Amino acid sequence: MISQKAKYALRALVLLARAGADGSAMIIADISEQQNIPRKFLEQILLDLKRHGLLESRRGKNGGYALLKPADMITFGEVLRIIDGPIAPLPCLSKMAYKRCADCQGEANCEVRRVFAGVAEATRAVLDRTTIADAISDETELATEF
Amino acid sequence: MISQKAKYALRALVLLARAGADGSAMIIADISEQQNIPRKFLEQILLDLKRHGLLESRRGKNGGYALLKPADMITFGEVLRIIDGPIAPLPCLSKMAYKRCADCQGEANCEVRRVFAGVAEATRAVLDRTTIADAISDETELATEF
DNA sequence: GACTAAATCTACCTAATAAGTAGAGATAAA
DNA sequence: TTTATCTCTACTTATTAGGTAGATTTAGTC
Repeated sequence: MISQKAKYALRALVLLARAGADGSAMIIADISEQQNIPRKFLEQILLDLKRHGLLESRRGKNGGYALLKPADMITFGEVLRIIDGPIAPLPCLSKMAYKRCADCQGEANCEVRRVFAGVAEATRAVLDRTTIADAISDETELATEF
Repeated sequence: MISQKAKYALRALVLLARAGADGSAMIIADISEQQNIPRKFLEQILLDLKRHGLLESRRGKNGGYALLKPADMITFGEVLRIIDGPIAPLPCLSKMAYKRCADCQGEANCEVRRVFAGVAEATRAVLDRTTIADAISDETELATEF
């Protein structure tokens, strides 16, 4: 299960992508209200996305958030990794945070690892190839991609 | 990430499948030792798997655990659902525990849901088709299945 | 019938994480 | 200088992960 936080992040990005091909910014309060996301929680999320280079912001009057990275360059995988951390189903299958299982006796022989490697590959195939732009484009497209 | 508990469950099942095509039982202590799983924790796990019909047990001398369900009928997905609960990445995509997102405004239009539906399908394709028997069979088989 | 080897049951513990809340501070425009 | 906005830091509260502990039941053996 992905976290509520990640869901919020993705929804906010989708909204900003819809609003902002033209670079127009949205303020936190409006995003929060339109998407029903707790405002102070959303602040932290957007800040985090900004620090990772997905968003830009301006303070004060006429301020707000807008996409910095183009919507077709932001993958779902990237967002999930920022907000939730590694996507891989096992630490020993993570690219961003590889960690050997404490009690592992030889990864090459690990049946569990072998099976989940397939899962990891399958999920990456979707998450690292699907962008925010894909998500808001023609609805039928996604279903037929593979 | 799957839980440590689920990893333990799968490793124990793999071990029992290896040991027990002939119906021979293994005692908790031995499984615990061979797989480096905390003993008391493993007890709970095996009990749970038994209650769900995957294992059978006998108490007292010459007791132990053995597979009740054949190894080629136990999928990784089944085990994960028993130990960790729903596999789906979103509650609104779970078959075993469907739950509408509190703030959802129309699932059909939800971009996030649409993308993760693809993820769910991809992971189910692996987890619900791969059995314990597959996991211990010829190593090259899994990689080339799809 | 006592002893011993197992599984079973129930309760508890501790640290980390999820999902927020609170409030003061910085900055930009009018 | 006032107001609208983002920014920073700290706190809270409930749940879950990953176990431990100990008493109890059951089945075979001496």
